[in-house]
Amino acid sequence: MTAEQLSRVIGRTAARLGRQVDAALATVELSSAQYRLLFQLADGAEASTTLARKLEVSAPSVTAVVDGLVNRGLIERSHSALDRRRVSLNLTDEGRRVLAEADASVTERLTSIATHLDPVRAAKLIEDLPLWEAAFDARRHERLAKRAAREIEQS
Amino acid sequence: MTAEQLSRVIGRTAARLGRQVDAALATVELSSAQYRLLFQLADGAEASTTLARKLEVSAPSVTAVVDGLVNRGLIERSHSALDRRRVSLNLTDEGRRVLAEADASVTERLTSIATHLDPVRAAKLIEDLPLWEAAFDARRHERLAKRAAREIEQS
DNA sequence: TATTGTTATACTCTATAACTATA
DNA sequence: TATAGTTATAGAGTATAACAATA
Repeated sequence: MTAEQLSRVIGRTAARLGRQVDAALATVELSSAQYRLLFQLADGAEASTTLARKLEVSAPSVTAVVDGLVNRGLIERSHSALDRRRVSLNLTDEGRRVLAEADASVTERLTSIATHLDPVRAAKLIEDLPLWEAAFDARRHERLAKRAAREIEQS
Repeated sequence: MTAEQLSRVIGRTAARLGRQVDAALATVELSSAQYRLLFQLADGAEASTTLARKLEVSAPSVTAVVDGLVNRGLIERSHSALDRRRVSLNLTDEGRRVLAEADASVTERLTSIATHLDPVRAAKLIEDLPLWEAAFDARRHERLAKRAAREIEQS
């Protein structure tokens, strides 16, 4: 495949994958923004600003998505005692349950698509996807390092 | 990686990729729904119903997205002479130009993320993504075959 | 009657700008 | 003054239900 062909297919494939995620999540009545916020919280409580940076969306977007999840009882909002401006966000048990359902639904749909290829290539598709996660993490660490460097420079 | 861990990471990774696509497309002022519709039309004109099936969205969703793209001059709507209920949708030259920009923007962003890994794994990530396209196509062909079988059965 | 596409309606995500509360 | 978060507002995507036009 030429570089030009590759350039066309990469974005399009990722966009189609994104639609499949949305469709799979619809079966558990979750939007992809809600799903991303839930799994970001799964590793522990976070502040709203931190979430906005990790999810790469604006602060008001986080507020809107959080509103919806709080209304459904999937997360809890509480104010930090030390700095009362800060909001702490936590998954509820129900939130954890729905998150697990969402994970299963998306995985089921994507593996079902992959298995239309031969078993070897299907396994490759599924097993290689987590590599992206490693790339995301590497990128985030680089950003954190740059952020820290900036702050030291300013002080 | 255990099957359970894999089940968690697959959906989450795909969801994060989807957000990156949206962010990349924002730089060319396109939504992912508009992008998907544009590249689906790139291979030739289509009817609205056909598009809805291929994009796996409802008919009113197609109407809404088409409205936006027609307003921006990226596609043209015309009525079929043979069956006047049918609408034919076509890319304009401007639509083709914007689509190329969009492809480039998404590819640039995804490759930039991938290159946070070592070169070997980065290349693997990028080069394997098109395999999903093959899986999507295989799935669509199976659906078309089932559709045809149903219609024969009914007639 | 069946099909194609649109309109009506409602909910969510997204962003920027302006605001409140706290530090 | 600076920061954390929300409110106000506007534009877009999604769906279901109801409708119009055509076959």
